[in-house]
Amino acid sequence: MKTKENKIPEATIKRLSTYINCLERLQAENNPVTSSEMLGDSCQVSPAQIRKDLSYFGEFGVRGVGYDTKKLESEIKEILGLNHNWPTTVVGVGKLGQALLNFAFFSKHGFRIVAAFDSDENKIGSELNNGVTILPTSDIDKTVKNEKISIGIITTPADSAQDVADKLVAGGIKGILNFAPIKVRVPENIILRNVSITSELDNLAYLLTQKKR
Amino acid sequence: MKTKENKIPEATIKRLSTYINCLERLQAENNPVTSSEMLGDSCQVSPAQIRKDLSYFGEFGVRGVGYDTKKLESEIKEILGLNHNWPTTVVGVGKLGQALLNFAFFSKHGFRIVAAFDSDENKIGSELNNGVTILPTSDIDKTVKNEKISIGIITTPADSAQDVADKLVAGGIKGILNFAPIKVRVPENIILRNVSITSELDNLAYLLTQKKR
DNA sequence: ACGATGCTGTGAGAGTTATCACATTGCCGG
DNA sequence: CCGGCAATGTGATAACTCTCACAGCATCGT
Ligand SMILES: NC(=O)c1ccc[n+]([C@@H]2O[C@H](COP(=O)([O-])OP(=O)(O)OC[C@H]3O[C@@H](n4cnc5c(N)ncnc54)[C@H](O)[C@@H]3O)[C@@H](O)[C@H]2O)c1
Ligand SMILES: NC(=O)c1ccc[n+]([C@@H]2O[C@H](COP(=O)([O-])OP(=O)(O)OC[C@H]3O[C@@H](n4cnc5c(N)ncnc54)[C@H](O)[C@@H]3O)[C@@H](O)[C@H]2O)c1
Repeated sequence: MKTKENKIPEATIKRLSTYINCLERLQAENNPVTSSEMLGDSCQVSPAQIRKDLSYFGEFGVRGVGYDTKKLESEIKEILGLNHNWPTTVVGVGKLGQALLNFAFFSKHGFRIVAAFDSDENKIGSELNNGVTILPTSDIDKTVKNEKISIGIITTPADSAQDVADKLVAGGIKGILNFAPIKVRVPENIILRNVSITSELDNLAYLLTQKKR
Repeated sequence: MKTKENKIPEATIKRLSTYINCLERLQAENNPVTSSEMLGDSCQVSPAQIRKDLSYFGEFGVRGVGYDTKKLESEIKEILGLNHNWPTTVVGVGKLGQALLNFAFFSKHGFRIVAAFDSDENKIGSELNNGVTILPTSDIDKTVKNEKISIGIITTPADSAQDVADKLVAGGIKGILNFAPIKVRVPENIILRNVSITSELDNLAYLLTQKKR
């Protein structure tokens, strides 16, 4: 099958991301080859689901044998576009912003933090541990343009989020990941994803409430 | 319609959580009443979807008029079980753990942080800004039991996550929210949700890659 | 050389979730 | 008091996603 972009379920993309983690673990445990069953067991997804997910993008296994863990990991990264070394910025270097910046994940998954912004005078000018200096928000437009930043991560309070998004868009950003609990508006051609950590907790509360009944 | 627990879509629960935010904003903007259209506009969900979501749980609006924002917010919180004041603990007071602990959300949504744990000698004994003292992980079992803690949030590195989950379960925890990038295993009767922040970023990368084509 | 084996890839079908269209119902003005 | 209006609540329908079962293919043993 060809890499038809015929409508891939969003859930599939989400799972691909988790397969990467599991494949890394399997490699670390000395499994050069795995089956959809073993992988499924490792990341709690049904074997059929894994095969179906992969089938959207091509054939990556060997019938009767399974998948080369290292190769499959690399293929999935290719599919997800994690080999682009996306220039990325974080706006709002508060508690959450710092946690994200600290997170080794970025470099490992092909994101490169090239700038950080904050409105707090006390933070502006200080340096992150990767050597990036925190800039004032008035520089967002210019910096995004000059550094050709593709991805903007918003971790400011909700009432600044729209303003920050506008500035990122003005600079020519391609995609935005918004952690503030408000749905910001951006032009059609900008990719936007809102992340709601709170709704995960709310969901847990709901499930717990249900169970009692 | 009755509150049949006839199988509510998970997506519905996720949206309910966002409706709360939007309703709060609408109230702050002096709208004692709203319509499914106005609310939908505010949280980027179709009006029909909102009405359908609510219809799973009952009738909350007035035909020809709309919804009382304050009352609807309270109803949704009731549905989600956010009025239980869930005793909650965080295990792993690193960057992410601190961000979560700092987050005002907890108290506002009916979660009460009653304990925090870490394995780092330097952190044990120090106090969070809500007065909670960080305890060693060897106390998890006992403390969860004594304080009747319902919810455990795991923000340790991946290779400790399973061990931590086991300790929480041993103490009688009801639900776990796991931020570590590994699928931990827990008994059937424990509610488990894995949160993958990284997959949100991966998803964004995927969408950006697609757009280029 | 060739059949037995085992795991992938996939079409068909089941199950789930979102959208649509409108009947229903409360409100308000005259 | 009554008819027009406006927005809800919902059955029917469409779209999407997952599951199942097995055909297809590489590998291995004899
Ligand atoms: N901390 C969490 O666990 C968590 C979880 C989910 C969502 N969130 C959301 O993430 C956002 C940040 O949370 P936090 O806990 O890091 O808050 P925080 O107060 O620690 O950090 C916010 C940062 O944004 C900066 N800021 C404020 N206005 C700005 C602007 N206009 N431009 C640039 N920077 C600005 C502040 O100076 C501060 O450094 C909030 O919207 C919060 O709702 C946080
Ligand atoms: N920081 C992020 O933005 C982010 C995003 C997504 C997921 N995560 C995941 O969240 C987890 C924590 O990330 P972080 O950035 O806060 O890391 P961190 O290193 O800052 O914090 C980890 C904390 O866990 C403690 N810890 C280690 N082993 C422990 C154990 N056995 N019991 C109790 N505590 C223990 C450490 O002492 C430390 O305080 C990781 O699994 C990471 O992959 C982090």
